Amino acid sequence: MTDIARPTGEDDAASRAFAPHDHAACSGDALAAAEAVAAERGLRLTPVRRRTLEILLESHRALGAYEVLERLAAEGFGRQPPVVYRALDFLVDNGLAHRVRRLNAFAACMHPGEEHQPAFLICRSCKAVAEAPAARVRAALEAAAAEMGFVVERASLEAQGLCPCCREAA
Amino acid sequence: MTDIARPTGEDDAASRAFAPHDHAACSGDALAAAEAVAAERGLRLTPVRRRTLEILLESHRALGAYEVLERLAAEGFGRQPPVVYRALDFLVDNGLAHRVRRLNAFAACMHPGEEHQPAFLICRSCKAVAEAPAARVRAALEAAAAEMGFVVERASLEAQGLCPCCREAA
DNA sequence: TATGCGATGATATACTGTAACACGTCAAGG
DNA sequence: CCTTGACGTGTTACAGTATATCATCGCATA
Repeated sequence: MTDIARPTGEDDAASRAFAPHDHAACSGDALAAAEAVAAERGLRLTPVRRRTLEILLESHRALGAYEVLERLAAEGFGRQPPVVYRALDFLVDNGLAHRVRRLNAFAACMHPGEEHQPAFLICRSCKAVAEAPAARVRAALEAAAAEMGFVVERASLEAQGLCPCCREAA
Repeated sequence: MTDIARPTGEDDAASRAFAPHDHAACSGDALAAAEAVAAERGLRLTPVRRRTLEILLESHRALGAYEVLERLAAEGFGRQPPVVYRALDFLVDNGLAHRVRRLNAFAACMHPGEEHQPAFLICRSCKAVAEAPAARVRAALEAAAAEMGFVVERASLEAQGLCPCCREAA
């Protein structure tokens, strides 16, 4: 069972989404990690796919598929929905992005490669989305499900609320 | 902190969705409870709203809005999307039904009135949806969020997997 | 009776997601 | 070399989900 209290470095990394930070480095790191993962697994991070990931990485928000599509179209890629859905599906399937169901939207994964199924924290004020380590939450959910004889295979854990910055501002 | 281990009666009630049971009584109870809640709070459980709830109560599945709409239309109510969305919004806002985001669908609440924010267990085989007590899951999520300075206001907790019946059958 | 509120009816439209087919590239194997 | 097949992309068309807006109606109350 992983821990909620984690090494400070990691913890800082996890909460960066909710604080001012060197975002060029932040998104650069994530992109590099994604490239490493792709290389390692023999995945083809083609131009559309890579650009889609970059677009998601530009902010810590979740973007609607059509929001991404507009950007892609403006840059000379196809203008049709399947273009972006295929790219997003690829990224999600390979753990390079996440789908946020509550928002019908997609967010870049900030820790590609590291096996994880995070919970999502969505700030209702600034719309930032962060991944929180969710091992314990999943364990609790599995326990509750087990009480009813149910076996959990996948779960979405999504919280909406106020991030530290916005809370302070209010 | 509420408990996962609950009085047996309640626990049976919670897991009924996943087992053969007297569904007429089951849905009747839920409808009666909903009516009690409405009366108590001065809510108007109008014909469309009531019928919408009854339709949801017919099964332990989550129904898409348009699935419900077809039924309503066939029974002489309006055939336009707003008809069903307004009814569903009313039910959800007042805790008489739940929205299952993972399915873009809606399910009747089996415990209206009892303050609760359940986790949903969705069987991928028989499509049944049950509510699981989620106090501990929420507590774990809030703890994980607090680590990052995030304050949770609402959360969706939805698990997909195999219910006891389908697991046995397999 | 006048007024206002909540519920409903109806039209139109926006947003989200997928099926299916055509085309191109590139690598593997004959 | 050239065929074949896998994969990625482009495109058309459509299916499914959700909302904005305006009009109407009934009913409670001032």
